[in-house]
Amino acid sequence: MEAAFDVIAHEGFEGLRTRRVAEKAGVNIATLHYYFPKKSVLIWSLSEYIGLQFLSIHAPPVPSSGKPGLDRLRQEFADYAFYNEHHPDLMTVMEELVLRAKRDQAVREVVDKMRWYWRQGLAEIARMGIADGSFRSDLDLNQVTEMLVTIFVGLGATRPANADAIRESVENWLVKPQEREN
Amino acid sequence: MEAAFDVIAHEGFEGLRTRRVAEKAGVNIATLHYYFPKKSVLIWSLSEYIGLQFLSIHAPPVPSSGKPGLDRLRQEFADYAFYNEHHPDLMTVMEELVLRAKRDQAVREVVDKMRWYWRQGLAEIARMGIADGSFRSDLDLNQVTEMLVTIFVGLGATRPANADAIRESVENWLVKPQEREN
Amino acid sequence: MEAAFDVIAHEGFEGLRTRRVAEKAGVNIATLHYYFPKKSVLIWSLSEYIGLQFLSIHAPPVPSSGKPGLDRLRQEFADYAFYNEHHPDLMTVMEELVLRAKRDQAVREVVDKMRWYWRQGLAEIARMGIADGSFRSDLDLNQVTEMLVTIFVGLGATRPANADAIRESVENWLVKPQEREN
Amino acid sequence: MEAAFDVIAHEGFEGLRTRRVAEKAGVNIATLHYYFPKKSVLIWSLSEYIGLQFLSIHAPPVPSSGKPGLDRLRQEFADYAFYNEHHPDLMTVMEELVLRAKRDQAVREVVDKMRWYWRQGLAEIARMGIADGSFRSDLDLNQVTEMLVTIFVGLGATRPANADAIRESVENWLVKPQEREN
DNA sequence: GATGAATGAGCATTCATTCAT
DNA sequence: AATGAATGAATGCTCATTCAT
Repeated sequence: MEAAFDVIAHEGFEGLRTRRVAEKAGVNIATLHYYFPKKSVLIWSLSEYIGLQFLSIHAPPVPSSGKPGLDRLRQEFADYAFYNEHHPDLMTVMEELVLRAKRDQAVREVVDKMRWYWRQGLAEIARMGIADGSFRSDLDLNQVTEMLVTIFVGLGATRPANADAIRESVENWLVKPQEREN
Repeated sequence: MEAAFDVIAHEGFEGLRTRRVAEKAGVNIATLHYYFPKKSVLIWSLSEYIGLQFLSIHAPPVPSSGKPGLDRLRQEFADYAFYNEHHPDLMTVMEELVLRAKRDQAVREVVDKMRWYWRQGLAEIARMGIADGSFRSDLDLNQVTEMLVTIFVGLGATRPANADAIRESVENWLVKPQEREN
Repeated sequence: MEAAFDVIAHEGFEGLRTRRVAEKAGVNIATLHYYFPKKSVLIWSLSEYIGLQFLSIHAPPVPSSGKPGLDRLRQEFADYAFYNEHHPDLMTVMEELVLRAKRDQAVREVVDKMRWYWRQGLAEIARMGIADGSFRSDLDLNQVTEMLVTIFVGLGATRPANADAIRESVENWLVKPQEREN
Repeated sequence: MEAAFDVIAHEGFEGLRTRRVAEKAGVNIATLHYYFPKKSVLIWSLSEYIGLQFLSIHAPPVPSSGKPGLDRLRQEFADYAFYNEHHPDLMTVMEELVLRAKRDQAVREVVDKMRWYWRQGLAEIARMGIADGSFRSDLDLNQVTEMLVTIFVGLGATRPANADAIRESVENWLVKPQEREN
């Protein structure tokens, strides 16, 4: 998995060769095919592996503001910055997977599952923020969720240096005026 | 160009074969190489072609609100919806190009140029909106531009049906309360 | 090696195709590339193979005249005649290699090594002939060696039928009058 | 012709491409094929052209010894040295032609014709040398001719620096003792 | 005479996959 | 569980040749 991950991070799916993966993993090409009978199986396995990566890797907890919704929003931004800084390859490979998902049913299923769980997390943030009073009460739940999804996806194309300014903009938009000093 | 475009839209760069492009274009493989001596030249040419597509394809003009900044913001959303509805392949190929740009210097130069012009356009929207009084006057120009960039990139991952909700959210955030009824 | 040898003997390097070699060897083209990753490796290997051929193939020993120098000179002519009669392809391929050596560094190194050993052999003949009294004592060692090199190379362009007349001329020139009756 | 000559001199027949010749000659590839409908015609024409080169290029006349046979022998060596020093490409291309003649009937005919004329010249030298008393009278005409052919062919493989030593050896062998001081 | 455009056939090389051991 | 050897089917690219203009 790690070998395949590295190859895709640096060469893309376009440059993914089973021989290269086997070589990086230090095994014979036939051994690789013993565990992954088809290249497609290797790719599918990798997409599952990437999903686990996102579940297990997180930024250190952000300091609590006392409002769980706001905290989780900030944690989400912190995670994003953490991935970008310490695991840039993870982001690259994820982008490759998303693109491949358009043409690869097996990958699409895994990616859709990842998206669904991630979207649930963002919806939960919106719900909590509105419930605990850290977000403005005039906001529509679905609209906020959709906006958060859009912004986090879009963050991939902004320079990392700007991510914090985006967070600020989002907080300015979402958070009640009296909560902003936290 | 059209043949290469189609192949990449449906198979990705991963599935781009010169033979397939020649076949789709109805010419001999040698003829293809007569015009594009190397596959890399074909890809570079395609990236230029995509740039021209984005320059020449636009949604019908949105009804004017009297405020140029707000109008251009809405036109941008309209364009985006137009691409998604009538030219989904253009979006897909653009995503492929962006990913490829990471590893392909020639493509990167073209993509960066496209990004730069596009970003200038969004910056111009922010500037006009603040200048003509349609946007809130307490907004920071760079922060707004960055936010717009992020949101438009992120739109690619939202279901098209939600694009209008996003537009509304953005307008709620950017536009002065007294302008919102337009 | 034998397949490549045959192809070059009949078609020259100009007509050397990896597919043809694989076909003659009765293996798949991919198998050929498994053992010779590049055509240039195949050619280099062949040049080493040719060198070994010349080391292992010789005419039956000539009857001894009692003078080792004269004997080895005659053996050299006999070998030459033997190559021409029983291994004409070996001569042809060697000529191809010599010509190719002009433009191919790897082949040049092998050919130069072969030439060096062969020249050493001719120098040894000259040395022995003068030392054992079969050759005229007024001869210059280097001059004789150079002349022998020239003649043996030139033999390739004479009709084989004349090779023996050349040998006679050379002996008339090199050998002491009183030794000629042997 | 000059363009083709240059290409073969530097790349061999193996590297002869009609496009390259056309480019060097400053004409379109189709124009080249207008004059030389087939590559084989170009090669055949080149072989004729090479023949003419050898007929028209010669070293400056050597100082006369008074003996025409000896003079012509020396002229032959001088020509050889002249080709090697001032027209090395001519020698290279000739070697290429000789090798190709083995497999190319049309080229073989031209090369054989050249060889025949050249051999006649060497036979004439032998005849004149014996007739005018500069060569030893005990020599057999055919044997001398054959030997001269062999030596001149072999000269191609000796370092040019040694050519003069070879000439000396040949004169020592051919020329009457009392004529040697000239 | 000259040429831009086109092409059939081919070329070295690659790659996922298989299989006997 | 592992691997060396083998292969069918490509893949990007080349080249001599043709032909309408």
